[in-house]
Amino acid sequence: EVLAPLKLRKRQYFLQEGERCRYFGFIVKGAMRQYTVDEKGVEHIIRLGVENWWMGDRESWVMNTPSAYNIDAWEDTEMLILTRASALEMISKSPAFVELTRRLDERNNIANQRRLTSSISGTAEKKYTDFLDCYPELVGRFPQHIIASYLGITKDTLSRVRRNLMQK
Amino acid sequence: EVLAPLKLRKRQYFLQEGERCRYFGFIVKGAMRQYTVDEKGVEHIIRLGVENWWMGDRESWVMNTPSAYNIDAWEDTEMLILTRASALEMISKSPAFVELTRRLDERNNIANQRRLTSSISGTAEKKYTDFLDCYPELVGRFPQHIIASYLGITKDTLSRVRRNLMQK
DNA sequence: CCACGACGTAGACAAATGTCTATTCTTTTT
DNA sequence: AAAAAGAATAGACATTTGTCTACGTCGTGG
Repeated sequence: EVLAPLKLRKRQYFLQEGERCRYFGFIVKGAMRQYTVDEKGVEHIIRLGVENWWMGDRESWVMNTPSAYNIDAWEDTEMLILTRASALEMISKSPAFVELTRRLDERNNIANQRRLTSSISGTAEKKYTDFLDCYPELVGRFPQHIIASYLGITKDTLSRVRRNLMQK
Repeated sequence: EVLAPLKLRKRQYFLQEGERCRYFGFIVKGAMRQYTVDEKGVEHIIRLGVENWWMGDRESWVMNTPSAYNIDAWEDTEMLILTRASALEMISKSPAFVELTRRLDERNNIANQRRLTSSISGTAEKKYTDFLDCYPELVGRFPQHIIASYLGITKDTLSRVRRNLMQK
Protein backbone atom coordinates (compact mmCIF):
# COMPACT_ATOMS: atom_id res chain seq x y z
CA GLU A 1 0.00 0.00 0.00
CA VAL A 2 2.20 2.82 1.17
CA LEU A 3 5.58 1.24 0.53
CA ALA A 4 6.10 -0.74 -2.66
CA PRO A 5 9.03 -3.12 -3.23
CA LEU A 6 11.50 -2.41 -6.04
CA LYS A 7 14.48 -4.44 -7.19
CA LEU A 8 17.38 -2.92 -9.05
CA ARG A 9 20.32 -4.67 -10.62
CA LYS A 10 23.83 -3.30 -10.51
CA ARG A 11 24.21 -0.14 -12.63
CA GLN A 12 20.44 0.23 -13.02
CA TYR A 13 19.08 3.74 -12.53
CA PHE A 14 16.72 4.69 -9.75
CA LEU A 15 16.69 8.30 -10.96
CA GLN A 16 18.24 10.00 -13.97
CA GLU A 17 19.25 13.62 -14.40
CA GLY A 18 16.38 15.61 -15.87
CA GLU A 19 13.67 13.34 -14.47
CA ARG A 20 11.48 14.33 -11.59
CA CYS A 21 12.11 12.35 -8.43
CA ARG A 22 8.78 10.62 -7.88
CA TYR A 23 9.89 8.25 -5.15
CA PHE A 24 11.96 8.17 -2.06
CA GLY A 25 13.39 4.72 -1.52
CA PHE A 26 14.54 2.84 1.58
CA ILE A 27 17.38 0.40 0.96
CA VAL A 28 16.55 -3.02 2.36
CA LYS A 29 19.61 -4.63 0.84
CA GLY A 30 22.31 -3.35 -1.45
CA ALA A 31 24.39 -0.23 -2.14
CA MET A 32 23.65 2.89 -4.15
CA ARG A 33 25.18 6.17 -5.22
CA GLN A 34 23.92 9.64 -6.12
CA TYR A 35 26.05 11.79 -8.41
CA THR A 36 26.29 14.49 -11.05
CA VAL A 37 28.19 14.30 -14.32
CA ASP A 38 30.08 17.44 -15.33
CA GLU A 39 30.84 18.86 -18.79
CA LYS A 40 33.92 16.68 -19.05
CA GLY A 41 31.96 13.53 -18.29
CA VAL A 42 33.43 13.18 -14.81
CA GLU A 43 31.13 11.81 -12.12
CA HIS A 44 30.93 13.62 -8.79
CA ILE A 45 29.51 11.43 -6.06
CA ILE A 46 27.44 13.45 -3.66
CA ARG A 47 25.92 10.66 -1.60
CA LEU A 48 26.37 6.98 -0.96
CA GLY A 49 23.88 4.65 0.64
CA VAL A 50 23.65 1.12 1.99
CA GLU A 51 21.13 -0.85 4.04
CA ASN A 52 18.63 1.19 6.07
CA TRP A 53 19.36 4.46 4.29
CA TRP A 54 16.90 6.49 2.28
CA MET A 55 17.78 7.57 -1.25
CA GLY A 56 16.20 10.23 -3.42
CA ASP A 57 16.71 13.80 -4.54
CA ARG A 58 15.04 15.87 -1.88
CA GLU A 59 14.97 19.06 -3.93
CA SER A 60 13.29 17.45 -6.93
CA TRP A 61 10.94 15.50 -4.70
CA VAL A 62 9.79 18.47 -2.68
CA MET A 63 9.71 21.07 -5.45
CA ASN A 64 8.65 18.70 -8.21
CA THR A 65 11.43 19.98 -10.46
CA PRO A 66 13.78 18.09 -12.80
CA SER A 67 16.64 16.57 -10.87
CA ALA A 68 20.27 17.51 -11.36
CA TYR A 69 21.35 14.12 -10.09
CA ASN A 70 21.60 10.49 -11.09
CA ILE A 71 20.96 7.72 -8.61
CA ASP A 72 21.85 4.15 -9.46
CA ALA A 73 22.57 0.82 -7.83
CA TRP A 74 26.18 -0.12 -7.20
CA GLU A 75 25.18 -3.61 -6.06
CA ASP A 76 21.99 -5.51 -6.79
CA THR A 77 19.57 -3.72 -4.51
CA GLU A 78 16.16 -4.20 -2.92
CA MET A 79 14.21 -1.09 -1.98
CA LEU A 80 10.91 -0.04 -0.53
CA ILE A 81 9.64 3.04 -2.30
CA LEU A 82 7.34 5.82 -1.21
CA THR A 83 5.64 8.31 -3.51
CA ARG A 84 5.34 11.99 -2.73
CA ALA A 85 1.55 11.67 -2.69
CA SER A 86 1.69 8.83 -0.15
CA ALA A 87 4.12 10.79 1.94
CA LEU A 88 1.91 13.86 2.01
CA GLU A 89 -1.08 11.68 2.85
CA MET A 90 0.81 10.04 5.66
CA ILE A 91 1.94 13.42 6.92
CA SER A 92 -1.63 14.63 7.12
CA LYS A 93 -2.95 11.46 8.75
CA SER A 94 -0.25 10.09 10.98
CA PRO A 95 1.50 12.13 13.67
CA ALA A 96 3.89 9.22 14.18
CA PHE A 97 4.96 9.43 10.56
CA VAL A 98 5.55 13.16 10.89
CA GLU A 99 7.65 12.55 13.96
CA LEU A 100 9.61 9.87 12.15
CA THR A 101 10.39 12.05 9.17
CA ARG A 102 11.23 14.96 11.41
CA ARG A 103 13.88 12.87 13.13
CA LEU A 104 15.22 11.61 9.85
CA ASP A 105 15.52 15.18 8.61
CA GLU A 106 17.24 16.23 11.79
CA ARG A 107 19.77 13.45 11.46
CA ASN A 108 20.25 14.21 7.82
CA ASN A 109 20.92 17.84 8.58
CA ILE A 110 23.43 16.95 11.23
CA ALA A 111 25.24 14.54 8.94
CA ASN A 112 25.36 17.11 6.14
CA GLN A 113 26.68 19.71 8.52
CA ARG A 114 29.49 17.43 9.61
CA ARG A 115 30.40 16.52 6.10
CA LEU A 116 30.45 20.15 5.07
CA THR A 117 32.66 21.05 8.00
CA SER A 118 35.10 18.31 7.08
CA SER A 119 34.94 19.29 3.44
CA ILE A 120 35.93 22.93 3.91
CA SER A 121 38.26 22.59 6.87
CA GLY A 122 40.86 20.08 6.00
CA THR A 123 43.40 18.38 3.82
CA ALA A 124 42.72 15.28 1.74
CA GLU A 125 44.10 13.13 4.56
CA LYS A 126 41.78 14.75 7.10
CA LYS A 127 38.78 14.21 4.86
CA TYR A 128 39.63 10.55 4.46
CA THR A 129 40.23 9.84 8.13
CA ASP A 130 37.01 11.71 8.99
CA PHE A 131 35.26 9.48 6.50
CA LEU A 132 36.73 6.33 8.03
CA ASP A 133 35.56 7.44 11.48
CA CYS A 134 32.14 8.49 10.36
CA TYR A 135 31.17 5.86 7.81
CA PRO A 136 33.08 2.65 8.46
CA GLU A 137 30.11 0.74 7.04
CA LEU A 138 30.73 2.28 3.62
CA VAL A 139 34.41 1.34 3.42
CA GLY A 140 34.77 -1.89 1.50
CA ARG A 141 31.35 -1.58 -0.08
CA PHE A 142 32.60 0.86 -2.70
CA PRO A 143 35.89 0.98 -4.64
CA GLN A 144 38.37 3.68 -3.80
CA HIS A 145 37.75 5.83 -6.83
CA ILE A 146 34.12 6.16 -5.76
CA ILE A 147 35.10 7.13 -2.24
CA ALA A 148 37.65 9.59 -3.60
CA SER A 149 34.95 11.25 -5.67
CA TYR A 150 32.69 11.37 -2.62
CA LEU A 151 35.46 13.20 -0.76
CA GLY A 152 36.03 15.63 -3.60
CA ILE A 153 39.53 14.40 -4.42
CA THR A 154 40.96 12.23 -7.20
CA LYS A 155 41.62 8.53 -6.90
CA ASP A 156 45.34 9.23 -7.29
CA THR A 157 45.33 11.57 -4.32
CA LEU A 158 43.41 9.07 -2.23
CA SER A 159 45.93 6.42 -3.15
CA ARG A 160 48.75 8.70 -1.98
CA VAL A 161 46.94 9.48 1.25
CA ARG A 162 46.51 5.79 1.98
CA ARG A 163 50.16 5.08 1.29
CA ASN A 164 51.18 7.78 3.76
CA LEU A 165 48.78 6.48 6.40
CA MET A 166 50.24 2.97 6.01
CA GLN A 167 53.69 4.12 7.00
CA LYS A 168 52.50 5.38 10.39
CA GLU B 1 6.26 33.70 25.84
CA VAL B 2 7.59 31.34 23.21
CA LEU B 3 10.01 33.67 21.48
CA ALA B 4 12.14 36.00 23.57
CA PRO B 5 14.04 38.99 22.19
CA LEU B 6 17.82 39.09 22.43
CA LYS B 7 20.23 41.82 21.39
CA LEU B 8 23.86 41.15 20.59
CA ARG B 9 26.58 43.61 19.85
CA LYS B 10 29.24 43.04 17.23
CA ARG B 11 31.63 40.23 18.21
CA GLN B 12 29.38 39.09 21.06
CA TYR B 13 28.87 35.32 21.32
CA PHE B 14 25.53 33.65 20.88
CA LEU B 15 27.13 30.23 21.44
CA GLN B 16 30.64 29.18 22.38
CA GLU B 17 32.41 25.93 21.67
CA GLY B 18 31.89 23.51 24.53
CA GLU B 19 28.56 24.98 25.59
CA ARG B 20 25.25 23.28 24.94
CA CYS B 21 23.09 25.06 22.42
CA ARG B 22 20.04 25.99 24.48
CA TYR B 23 18.40 28.30 21.96
CA PHE B 24 17.69 28.54 18.31
CA GLY B 25 17.56 32.16 17.23
CA PHE B 26 15.81 33.97 14.40
CA ILE B 27 17.67 37.01 13.09
CA VAL B 28 15.39 40.03 12.97
CA LYS B 29 18.19 42.41 12.11
CA GLY B 30 21.93 41.93 11.76
CA ALA B 31 24.51 39.43 10.55
CA MET B 32 26.06 36.42 12.23
CA ARG B 33 28.56 33.65 11.66
CA GLN B 34 29.07 30.09 12.87
CA TYR B 35 32.58 28.66 12.86
CA THR B 36 35.15 26.32 14.34
CA VAL B 37 38.68 27.21 15.40
CA ASP B 38 41.36 24.64 14.54
CA GLU B 39 44.58 23.74 16.39
CA LYS B 40 46.42 26.54 14.65
CA GLY B 41 43.85 29.11 15.72
CA VAL B 42 42.39 29.47 12.23
CA GLU B 43 38.64 30.09 12.01
CA HIS B 44 36.62 27.97 9.60
CA ILE B 45 33.26 29.56 8.81
CA ILE B 46 30.63 26.93 8.31
CA ARG B 47 27.57 29.14 8.13
CA LEU B 48 26.63 32.76 7.70
CA GLY B 49 23.29 34.33 8.45
CA VAL B 50 21.45 37.60 7.97
CA GLU B 51 17.86 38.80 8.42
CA ASN B 52 15.19 36.07 8.50
CA TRP B 53 17.63 33.21 8.97
CA TRP B 54 17.76 30.87 11.93
CA MET B 55 21.03 30.32 13.77
CA GLY B 56 22.01 27.59 16.18
CA ASP B 57 23.90 24.32 16.32
CA ARG B 58 21.35 21.72 15.38
CA GLU B 59 23.41 18.78 16.62
CA SER B 60 23.98 20.25 20.07
CA TRP B 61 20.39 21.45 20.27
CA VAL B 62 18.85 18.12 19.34
CA MET B 63 21.28 15.82 21.14
CA ASN B 64 21.94 18.13 24.08
CA THR B 65 25.68 17.69 23.66
CA PRO B 66 28.50 20.25 23.89
CA SER B 67 28.81 22.18 20.67
CA ALA B 68 31.86 22.11 18.44
CA TYR B 69 30.99 25.54 17.07
CA ASN B 70 31.07 29.18 17.94
CA ILE B 71 28.33 31.53 16.86
CA ASP B 72 28.74 35.28 17.17
CA ALA B 73 27.40 38.52 15.80
CA TRP B 74 29.26 40.16 12.93
CA GLU B 75 27.03 43.24 13.14
CA ASP B 76 24.91 44.46 16.02
CA THR B 77 22.06 41.99 15.89
CA GLU B 78 18.51 41.56 17.14
CA MET B 79 17.19 38.04 17.53
CA LEU B 80 14.13 36.17 18.67
CA ILE B 81 15.15 33.06 20.53
CA LEU B 82 13.41 29.76 21.11
CA THR B 83 14.35 27.18 23.71
CA ARG B 84 14.43 23.46 23.03
CA ALA B 85 11.72 22.96 25.66
CA SER B 86 9.42 25.51 24.00
CA ALA B 87 10.09 23.94 20.63
CA LEU B 88 9.19 20.46 21.87
CA GLU B 89 6.09 21.84 23.52
CA MET B 90 5.08 23.60 20.33
CA ILE B 91 5.75 20.45 18.34
CA SER B 92 3.42 18.47 20.57
CA LYS B 93 0.68 21.11 20.58
CA SER B 94 0.69 22.85 17.25
CA PRO B 95 0.50 21.00 13.92
CA ALA B 96 1.14 24.31 12.17
CA PHE B 97 4.44 24.66 14.00
CA VAL B 98 5.42 21.15 13.03
CA GLU B 99 4.62 21.92 9.43
CA LEU B 100 6.63 25.12 9.61
CA THR B 101 9.72 23.45 11.01
CA ARG B 102 9.37 20.59 8.56
CA ARG B 103 9.54 23.05 5.69
CA LEU B 104 12.47 24.86 7.22
CA ASP B 105 14.29 21.57 7.59
CA GLU B 106 13.51 20.66 4.01
CA ARG B 107 14.87 23.93 2.74
CA ASN B 108 17.88 23.64 4.96
CA ASN B 109 18.59 20.19 3.62
CA ILE B 110 18.30 21.36 0.05
CA ALA B 111 20.61 24.31 0.67
CA ASN B 112 23.19 22.10 2.37
CA GLN B 113 23.02 19.63 -0.47
CA ARG B 114 23.71 22.35 -3.00
CA ARG B 115 26.57 23.75 -1.03
CA LEU B 116 28.09 20.33 -0.64
CA THR B 117 27.80 19.66 -4.35
CA SER B 118 29.55 22.93 -5.13
CA SER B 119 32.15 22.27 -2.48
CA ILE B 120 33.28 18.90 -3.79
CA SER B 121 32.81 19.46 -7.50
CA GLY B 122 34.68 22.54 -8.46
CA THR B 123 37.58 24.92 -8.47
CA ALA B 124 37.89 27.97 -6.25
CA GLU B 125 36.43 30.10 -9.02
CA LYS B 126 33.44 27.82 -9.42
CA LYS B 127 32.77 27.88 -5.69
CA TYR B 128 32.85 31.66 -5.66
CA THR B 129 30.58 32.15 -8.66
CA ASP B 130 28.17 29.57 -7.23
CA PHE B 131 28.19 31.59 -4.04
CA LEU B 132 27.45 34.82 -5.88
CA ASP B 133 24.52 33.17 -7.66
CA CYS B 134 23.16 31.52 -4.58
CA TYR B 135 23.66 34.11 -1.85
CA PRO B 136 23.85 37.60 -3.34
CA GLU B 137 22.35 38.93 -0.10
CA LEU B 138 25.48 37.87 1.80
CA VAL B 139 27.96 39.60 -0.50
CA GLY B 140 28.81 42.98 0.93
CA ARG B 141 27.61 42.06 4.38
CA PHE B 142 30.81 40.20 5.18
CA PRO B 143 34.44 40.98 4.32
CA GLN B 144 36.17 38.82 1.76
CA HIS B 145 38.28 36.86 4.19
CA ILE B 146 35.10 35.66 5.88
CA ILE B 147 33.57 34.62 2.59
CA ALA B 148 36.80 32.89 1.59
CA SER B 149 36.73 30.88 4.79
CA TYR B 150 33.09 30.01 4.14
CA LEU B 151 34.11 28.66 0.74
CA GLY B 152 37.00 26.67 2.18
CA ILE B 153 39.71 28.70 0.47
CA THR B 154 42.16 31.36 1.68
CA LYS B 155 41.63 35.09 1.32
CA ASP B 156 44.62 35.22 -1.01
CA THR B 157 43.07 32.68 -3.35
CA LEU B 158 39.76 34.50 -3.33
CA SER B 159 41.57 37.72 -4.16
CA ARG B 160 43.22 35.99 -7.15
CA VAL B 161 39.90 34.56 -8.31
CA ARG B 162 38.31 37.98 -8.20
CA ARG B 163 41.15 39.52 -10.15
CA ASN B 164 40.73 36.89 -12.88
CA LEU B 165 36.97 37.41 -13.01
CA MET B 166 37.50 41.17 -13.44
CA GLN B 167 39.46 40.68 -16.63
CA LYS B 168 36.58 38.88 -18.37
C1' DC C 1 44.43 64.76 14.33
C1' DC C 2 47.07 60.79 14.86
C1' DA C 3 47.90 56.01 15.56
C1' DC C 4 46.49 51.73 15.16
C1' DG C 5 44.20 47.82 13.48
C1' DA C 6 41.39 45.65 9.84
C1' DC C 7 41.12 44.78 5.14
C1' DG C 8 42.36 43.88 0.39
C1' DT C 9 45.96 43.15 -2.97
C1' DA C 10 50.34 41.71 -4.79
C1' DG C 11 54.39 38.81 -5.71
C1' DA C 12 57.67 35.07 -4.62
C1' DC C 13 57.99 30.75 -3.20
C1' DA C 14 56.40 26.17 -1.19
C1' DA C 15 53.23 22.52 -0.77
C1' DA C 16 49.29 19.99 -2.12
C1' DT C 17 46.61 18.19 -5.54
C1' DG C 18 45.43 17.14 -10.37
C1' DT C 19 46.67 15.00 -14.84
C1' DC C 20 48.53 11.58 -17.57
C1' DT C 21 50.70 7.33 -18.73
C1' DA C 22 52.16 2.87 -17.60
C1' DT C 23 52.07 -1.40 -14.96
C1' DT C 24 50.15 -5.00 -12.31
C1' DC C 25 46.62 -7.55 -10.33
C1' DT C 26 41.77 -8.82 -9.99
C1' DT C 27 37.38 -9.84 -11.58
C1' DT C 28 34.16 -10.53 -15.14
C1' DT C 29 32.79 -11.99 -19.59
C1' DT C 30 32.97 -14.79 -23.50
C1' DA D 1 41.07 -20.87 -20.59
C1' DA D 2 41.54 -16.61 -22.90
C1' DA D 3 40.21 -12.01 -23.45
C1' DA D 4 38.42 -7.89 -21.73
C1' DA D 5 37.30 -4.66 -18.36
C1' DG D 6 37.83 -2.68 -13.75
C1' DA D 7 40.69 -1.37 -10.02
C1' DA D 8 44.76 0.20 -7.47
C1' DT D 9 49.34 1.99 -7.57
C1' DA D 10 53.40 4.48 -9.10
C1' DG D 11 56.14 8.19 -11.04
C1' DA D 12 56.78 12.38 -13.86
C1' DC D 13 55.05 16.59 -14.65
C1' DA D 14 51.59 20.60 -14.63
C1' DT D 15 48.47 23.40 -12.19
C1' DT D 16 46.22 25.11 -8.35
C1' DT D 17 46.22 26.60 -3.93
C1' DG D 18 48.49 27.83 0.43
C1' DT D 19 51.99 30.54 2.98
C1' DC D 20 54.47 34.46 3.92
C1' DT D 21 55.87 39.13 3.58
C1' DA D 22 55.04 43.67 2.19
C1' DC D 23 52.39 47.63 1.03
C1' DG D 24 48.44 50.83 0.54
C1' DT D 25 43.89 52.16 1.92
C1' DC D 26 40.33 52.94 4.99
C1' DG D 27 37.86 53.56 9.16
C1' DT D 28 37.81 53.81 14.12
C1' DG D 29 39.08 54.97 18.67
C1' DG D 30 42.11 57.47 21.53
